[in-house]
Amino acid sequence: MNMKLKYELLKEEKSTKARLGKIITKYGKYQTPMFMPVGTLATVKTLAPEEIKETKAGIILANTYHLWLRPGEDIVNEAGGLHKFMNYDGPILTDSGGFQVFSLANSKDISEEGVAFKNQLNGDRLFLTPEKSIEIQNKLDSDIAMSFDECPPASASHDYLKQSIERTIRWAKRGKDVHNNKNQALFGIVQGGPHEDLRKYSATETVKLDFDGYSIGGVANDGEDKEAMYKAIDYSIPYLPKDKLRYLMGVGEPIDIIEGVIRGVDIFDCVLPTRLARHGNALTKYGKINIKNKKYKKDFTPLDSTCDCYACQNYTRSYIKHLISCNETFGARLLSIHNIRFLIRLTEELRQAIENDNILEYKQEFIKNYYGDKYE
RNA sequence: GCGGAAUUGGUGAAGUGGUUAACACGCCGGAUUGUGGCUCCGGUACGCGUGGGUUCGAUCCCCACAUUUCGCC
Repeated sequence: MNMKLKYELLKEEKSTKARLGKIITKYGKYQTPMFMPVGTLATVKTLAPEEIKETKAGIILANTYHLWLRPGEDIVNEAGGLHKFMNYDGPILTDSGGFQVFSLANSKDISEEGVAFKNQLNGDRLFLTPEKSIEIQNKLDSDIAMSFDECPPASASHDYLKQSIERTIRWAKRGKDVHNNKNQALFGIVQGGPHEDLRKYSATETVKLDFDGYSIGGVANDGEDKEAMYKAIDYSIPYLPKDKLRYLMGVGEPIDIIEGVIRGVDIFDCVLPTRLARHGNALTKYGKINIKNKKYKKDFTPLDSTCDCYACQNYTRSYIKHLISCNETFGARLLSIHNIRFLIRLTEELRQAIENDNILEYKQEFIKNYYGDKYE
């Protein structure tokens, strides 16, 4: 089937910028706001595709840079594309490798042409360009491709960020010019750190290039405080068209998803639920818990008694603590299922709150439960 | 019965006659926001088998005892 993903705005919440929307894909229709689990290496770590589906996830992520290194885009292409390769019949978004320009900072060199990396696996020298990133994503055959951007730390100087976003805009255009997968949407990325003028400039110029959707990047990557992150969103959103999907990259924590939705963001992705899971943490209505803590040794209740996930329906904290303590992967799998389902339920509730026009009340209620007295 | 060796935290162990007894594992906590890493960061023996002695000072030297272990009869 020949079909590029479409977005439809359904409703705006009365007192905030929160919006309810619909994404139509060849795999089905999904509502936004939505949380997208991350599956960097064509697998949401520890989960089978059936288990991903069971969390009610829609779009999932994979990563261009990592799949380029292993197994290589040609192999994925020969397998029939990412969906067939990993047996996932839902929408997939590929990140461009831009974030790796940031996260693999000690082994890279940025120039106008692109980014020279040192392959962390074998020391090979690699060169990724905007054109190459798009070409790889074309071959991976994801449903949404991301422009190749530089993702500088929020703490970088205004001067540096200015020249960085200008280059990122040139890179976005170069990528768009070679993009030729008719079934694949292509998104542009707004950068600019915490600065109002830079966000405005980046958003305006990126929108001029006319992408299928826009994302806000460079956020939550530098230990910057939450206010700086919320400002980055506030400074970007007004310049993005209402009829296109808005994606806040790499976020995040439950409270940040709520704040993002209130500010007009539609989709989010984050490694947090799966990483927390592997490290023995569970997100619950009453806050994050570390299942390794002694106090759960004889706790025969579910991770979160308000949760409908497979882990909470069938297993106790005591058992999951035992698994994590023994380093059994089934523990990480149960926690991953739970944490992903937790964030997806959060977005389900946010959609309902938008529908009911009471999202600010929902936020207060959430904070009261999640943080108790600890919220400043 | 005789002779030798050993005895340090929950475990495996380093170590020195003189400030806070190394390290690892475990245990107890914490971190984690477009995922290189079951990762990272803290805390965790007021005491070095027991009792004496030598010394200004002993976990480290000496003696006795206990326990463990090896060899011999």
